[in-house]
Amino acid sequence: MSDTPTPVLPPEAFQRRLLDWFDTHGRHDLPWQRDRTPYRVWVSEIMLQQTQVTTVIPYFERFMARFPDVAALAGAEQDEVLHLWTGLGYYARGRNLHKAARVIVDEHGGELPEAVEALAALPGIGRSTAGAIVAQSRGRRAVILDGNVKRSLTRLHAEPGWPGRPAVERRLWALAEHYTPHERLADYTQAMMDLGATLCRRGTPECGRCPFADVCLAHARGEERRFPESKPRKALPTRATQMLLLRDAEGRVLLEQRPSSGLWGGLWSLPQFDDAPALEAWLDAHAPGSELAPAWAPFTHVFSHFRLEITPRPARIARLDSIGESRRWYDPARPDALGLAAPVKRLLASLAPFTLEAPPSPRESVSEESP
DNA sequence: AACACGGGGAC
DNA sequence: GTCCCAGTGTT
Repeated sequence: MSDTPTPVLPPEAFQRRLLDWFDTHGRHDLPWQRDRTPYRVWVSEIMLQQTQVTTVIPYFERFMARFPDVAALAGAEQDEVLHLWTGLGYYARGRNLHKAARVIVDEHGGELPEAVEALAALPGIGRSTAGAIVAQSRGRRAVILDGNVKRSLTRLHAEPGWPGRPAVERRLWALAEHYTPHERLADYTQAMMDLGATLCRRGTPECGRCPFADVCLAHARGEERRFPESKPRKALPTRATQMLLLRDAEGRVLLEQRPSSGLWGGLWSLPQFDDAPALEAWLDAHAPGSELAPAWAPFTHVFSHFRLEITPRPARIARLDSIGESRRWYDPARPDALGLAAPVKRLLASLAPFTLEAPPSPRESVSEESP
């Protein structure tokens, strides 16, 4: 992977296609597109983080009616700001907005800073939001890279990797920088966001209407849906357990019922132990003289939030002192109508009667949801 | 039921 | 740098 990706078009051609599309199909009547002051654009951009335009509009109108400028916002109580935020979600955005308003009054004479770096130093404003404020309210050249732009650019260039990864993000910023014009900055940034929001959507992109369909690398491969790649699932933590497969002379297996709440709540399972010594201690205490056979090969059961490595420990009982509450003997050849934990069910189904031998086929991992 | 989303903060 | 989070909407 080279350090700078190859653009699919020169900047001028990209801008012309995008702006021509925007002039006829873009959004031109959003509340923050009227009276585009830095303050109004700032508030709209914060509200638009993680939130769709149609949801934001009524909140924006109410907010502007109550806090028409930075001074009004800075002078308000946080509670009132959050009250107007109720229902928008991500309330840290509202708290940061309020905090930043006070910083702007205290340290910037009540005016939003003009420089991207100074804006991005304010709470709640990052690099992309700062760029959007500068481009939209001052018409000065600034680069944005929000989720919509990331999606369009990864598709257009078939950029591999999850855009949240710093290495991928760097490449996307380089592309965004490459295409950004020196004129019509407000329209251009709005157009980029509109393209992603209305055409180059996550689930069902409308490539038939896209001005870049003929140069889009993902479209050429018919793989629009594969971009951008999703965040990699982090490796699940693994826990280990020993499962006692204790059988009597008739081939029946000792089961015990799980506690009614928690993992496998109320289901029947094999007696479980954290390690071999714990299992052997239990056998000595409750079934002395039992013949413990060699462990079978461990297999893995996958839950939604961890992997359980199960080591089956077959044993033949000599005598059982007390079966205790919540335990029973179970005949695998004549299954009762019992709720069995999934891997236990699988294990019992593979048992041959009257043997402690491991089943012939190798055991592979099972995939299943946790309760 | 999982994922996407922009920025901040812990480590 | 990496990981995790917050709340709602979408898939």
